Amino acid sequence: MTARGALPFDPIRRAAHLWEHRWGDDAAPAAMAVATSIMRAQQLLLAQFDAALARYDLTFARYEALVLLTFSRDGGLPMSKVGERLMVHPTSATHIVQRLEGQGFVERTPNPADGRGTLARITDRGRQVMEQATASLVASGFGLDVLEPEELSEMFRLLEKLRRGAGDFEPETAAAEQGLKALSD
Amino acid sequence: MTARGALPFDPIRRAAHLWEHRWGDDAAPAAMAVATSIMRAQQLLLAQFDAALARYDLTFARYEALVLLTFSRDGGLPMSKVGERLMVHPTSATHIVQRLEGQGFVERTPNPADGRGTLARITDRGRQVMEQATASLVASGFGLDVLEPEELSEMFRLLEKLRRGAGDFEPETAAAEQGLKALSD
DNA sequence: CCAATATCAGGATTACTGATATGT
DNA sequence: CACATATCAGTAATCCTGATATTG
Repeated sequence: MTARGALPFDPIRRAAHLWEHRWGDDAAPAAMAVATSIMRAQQLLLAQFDAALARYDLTFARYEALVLLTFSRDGGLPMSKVGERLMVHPTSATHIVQRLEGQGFVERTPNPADGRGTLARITDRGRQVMEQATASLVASGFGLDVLEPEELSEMFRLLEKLRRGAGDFEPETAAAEQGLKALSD
Repeated sequence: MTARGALPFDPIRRAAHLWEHRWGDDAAPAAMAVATSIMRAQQLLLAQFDAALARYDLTFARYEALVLLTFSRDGGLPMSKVGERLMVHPTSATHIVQRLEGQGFVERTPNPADGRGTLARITDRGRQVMEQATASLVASGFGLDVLEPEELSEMFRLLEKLRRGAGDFEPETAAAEQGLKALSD
């Protein structure tokens, strides 16, 4: 996909070593290593997802929009909510939905509840392609097959703590601390 | 920075719930939640880093290039190595280095060891701004202040396992399994 | 001549700012 | 009138595919 072949060592681990020599056994090298690892993991996963979704002419961003609309009441959502829930800029939401509309996966209609607004609604074709795309991603294990179920739980817990600390959402209850396993409750 | 205010709940946790209703208590919902969390964490961290680096007229991508060159022998590296180590496309490496060159943070000279190649070398001004930028990021805890040292270690271990599984690098020795703490050895 | 090393041209996606038309 | 809801125009960053000049 791009200019990398697998290196014979972990470049992030190597960089952390160099940082330790420079900043000592502080928390900084560990934080740097984790931050860089998250950047890199995202890059790897996104490339895998986009590759798996290419046969449906979808990007991961457009796929997420289809999933969002699928799970919405009546399959529709105001554009403002689309941007908010996808956590993208309003103009990006406009672009994504316009692209999906051009593909016939989404329709845009005036919002009957607000004359200013536009409602994005998933079409039957959109639902079909979303089902197929999801099956592909599920079959690929979302690129996380190497992790054990307990590791997935732990990873989710740590990432949720990180996101909450970064102001991604407000802690609603103590239940938010219970980890992914608590999802079944 | 963009269209998001903190939601009163974790949208990823909510989505995982919906997936469970649809796909059962499979591994798929957990994998989906982790994958989405990584995407979101990367987005949040990158926004924080770019905000912290804006006063130095740097993006995180250009900052990483400066760090890479700082840690290289003589502060210089062939363009091919820059792209490889930054894990970006060769044309992206060209663009990043050209931008840094325009800022006076990097010089480009012919590679004496290979007439085809170009050497990117960090300048004194580049080293200065890199030091200041690093101090800012370290002071911000890389956006990971909420995590305990043991949590950072665990997170690194899990992300490294993920990256290795995705073919990011080849396992060199069993030492790679030991987690971040082993960095000090 | 073939392969490697950049670089450039150009298209696609996303983020963001600022302006705008419409409606609450 | 102030505010909210899109949308559009335009800038910038990044990724990627070719094409190209130079050199090994």
